[in-house]
Amino acid sequence: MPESYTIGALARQAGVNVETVRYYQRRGLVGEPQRPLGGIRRYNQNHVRRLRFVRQAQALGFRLDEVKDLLTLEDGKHCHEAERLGTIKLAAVRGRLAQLRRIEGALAALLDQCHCNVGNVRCPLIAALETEPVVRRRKKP
Amino acid sequence: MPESYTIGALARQAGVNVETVRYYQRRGLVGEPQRPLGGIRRYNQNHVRRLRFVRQAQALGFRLDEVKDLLTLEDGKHCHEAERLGTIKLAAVRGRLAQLRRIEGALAALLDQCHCNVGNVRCPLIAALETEPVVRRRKKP
DNA sequence: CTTAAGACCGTACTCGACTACGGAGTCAAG
DNA sequence: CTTGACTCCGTAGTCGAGTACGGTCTTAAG
Repeated sequence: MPESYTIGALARQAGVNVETVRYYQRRGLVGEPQRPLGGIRRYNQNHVRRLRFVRQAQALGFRLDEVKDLLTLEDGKHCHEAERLGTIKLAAVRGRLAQLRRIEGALAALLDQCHCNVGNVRCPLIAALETEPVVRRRKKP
Repeated sequence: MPESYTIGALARQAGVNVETVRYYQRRGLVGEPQRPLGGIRRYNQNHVRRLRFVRQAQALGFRLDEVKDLLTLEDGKHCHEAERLGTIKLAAVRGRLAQLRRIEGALAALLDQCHCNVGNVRCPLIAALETEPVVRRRKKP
């Protein structure tokens, strides 16, 4: 298990594209180690972890700038700010959870009913979603 | 309660932008009523519901082409296909739910611990996310 | 020492989902 | 019957998140 990766190896380890790594570096989501005067940069396990973190957070619906915010929680410091940020995110996560549960229920119910009874069933999924509009998450909270 | 909206009124009712309505029409997500030879189109409550549906589904992470698929469930017909589609979506929804619950737990725990103990706590949120990379949802399932 | 794989870097392109723009047409109030 | 708000429509621009390209430079294997 090498503790030193080139950018290509790093990308493979984290399951992303080299270009994506470079993109994240530009966005300040992963740090780039000093390169030895015209040489090639070397990355370590922390970089791998960081990349995975970004992808996971992102898969949950956090945008890259939010992920960046999340990352400021990493050190033990900035406790107040971290807490504030975390609280906001938690509320957002719970909101998404609630919505997802609603749709899960509706979808499950539909599949149950729909089980090939060829009647004119009013689709509960549709019904569940035809409620008041939800404020769309837009820009930083 | 007027049963006949212009596109502007429709957009206001559904909480979206007029341009967005037109965009959805182009994408075939909401139907456009016939317009009386050079006149102005009139929309009804069904259109409002449809728009809200799109926004809700979208807020849950469905892309517009998926929303379109979802909408084919609306009539009682295509029962087999609808079921297939619904099953896939349900699995996806449950996957997202599971992930979200994980992060909810981690985030809540973090906030609990972090409650301004100024020590060097290792952030559980970060830890939770530094796991194996997740296959990213890409294109239609 | 040569050579090929891969790093480096900047710029440009793509894709999904809008959002803006501009000119022509419609319509209801005054 | 004019005026101003709004519709219609096509095309273009924006934004987030990458992905591709192409030329130069490093470096390890042969």
